[in-house]
Amino acid sequence: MASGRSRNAGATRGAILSAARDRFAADGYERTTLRMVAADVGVDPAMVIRYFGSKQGLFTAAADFSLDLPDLDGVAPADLGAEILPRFLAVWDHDSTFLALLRVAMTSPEAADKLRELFAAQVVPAFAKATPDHAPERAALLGSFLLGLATTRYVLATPGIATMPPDRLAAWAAPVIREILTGPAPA
Amino acid sequence: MASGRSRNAGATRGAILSAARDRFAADGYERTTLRMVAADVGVDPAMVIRYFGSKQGLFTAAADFSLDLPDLDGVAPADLGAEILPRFLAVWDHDSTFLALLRVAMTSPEAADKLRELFAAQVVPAFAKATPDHAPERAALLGSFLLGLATTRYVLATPGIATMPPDRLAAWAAPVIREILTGPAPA
DNA sequence: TCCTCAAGTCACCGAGCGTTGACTTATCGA
DNA sequence: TCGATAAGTCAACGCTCGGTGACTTGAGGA
Repeated sequence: MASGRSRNAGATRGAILSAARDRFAADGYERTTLRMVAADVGVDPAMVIRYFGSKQGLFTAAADFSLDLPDLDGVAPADLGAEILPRFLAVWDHDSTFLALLRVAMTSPEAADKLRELFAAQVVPAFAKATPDHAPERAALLGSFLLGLATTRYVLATPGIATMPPDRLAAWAAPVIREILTGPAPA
Repeated sequence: MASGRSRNAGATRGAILSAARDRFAADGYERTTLRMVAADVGVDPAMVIRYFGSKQGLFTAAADFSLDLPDLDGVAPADLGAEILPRFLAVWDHDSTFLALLRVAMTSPEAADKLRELFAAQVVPAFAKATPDHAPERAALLGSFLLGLATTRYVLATPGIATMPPDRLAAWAAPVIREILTGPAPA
């Protein structure tokens, strides 16, 4: 992505942001250096500071996104797994933003805060609405399950999970999601 | 753990190792500094190098453990959740070694290798043996689910999962484990 | 055309890191 | 009691990082 000589502020800023997302997603916060990001774009490291103020500012900008959860109102709880999983996997496959946030959240309290807030404000309510008894435990458990899938597939690349084709993984995981959302509740 | 003046090599080495585990578990690899670990023990940073050679050597020693998975041969698959979960949660609550390895594996390829190897060599076979059809997908999915629980509860501290009492979390998660191990397999 | 101002470069600072080797001190067998 | 040896300290190194400020260069309107 060496824009190099184009001298267009917006394009350069965007290229830095994109390179930063990839680096943060691949290496985490500490191992990512401004020098590397700048080199990926073909630009002086000072440009990163110029546009984003600091390394923390760069990450904040890189991890700023809207979740755009699909509306689950009309879907029967039993079909939720089949509905959710293909989208979920496709997003993680094509956009490194989530992976960057997840990886960084493992070691950075600020990023963990952001992820927690995302969970509490958007994920849990959206899922809880889709359960018959609206038990928040189900939504939390589903979030935990999906996060486990993302971690083993995209961060750790555990062979059993990472090597499965998306549709096969979705087929195996769908009944689990149904169980989480509609299974029996403890006393 | 300030042994300070005791001048006992074995005890000092052990204290350093223990402090290192806590630091790696809490902060990850990069944010953990030898100076901090040494200060926790009340010792000069040079001692850490003296006993472990390098920071990488310290981590390798800190993350070296045997898994000691319980024998699941006599347990009916339907009861596996109730059998596994309390042990699982207790271990994570009282020993920071696993948390250290998990957190570091998120950003360090070497630690991720170790975790993958642990999964492939010990976790998956032990779980696969406990399923009726011995499908490796079930074991992988169970590993993914447990890892998701550990991540949301101990690393990210997601409110819905982290605040649940252990027995309540076990009660909610047990049927999910049963579904993973004994539920229908896709075509 | 040329002058202006934003876009981009460059050299450099201060700090903290892992690591080293020479030094000091407590311990313990002879 | 006393010296040998391991345990522990100390000061410093080389390096890389995030961040700063002065400089250079190119694009575009008058």
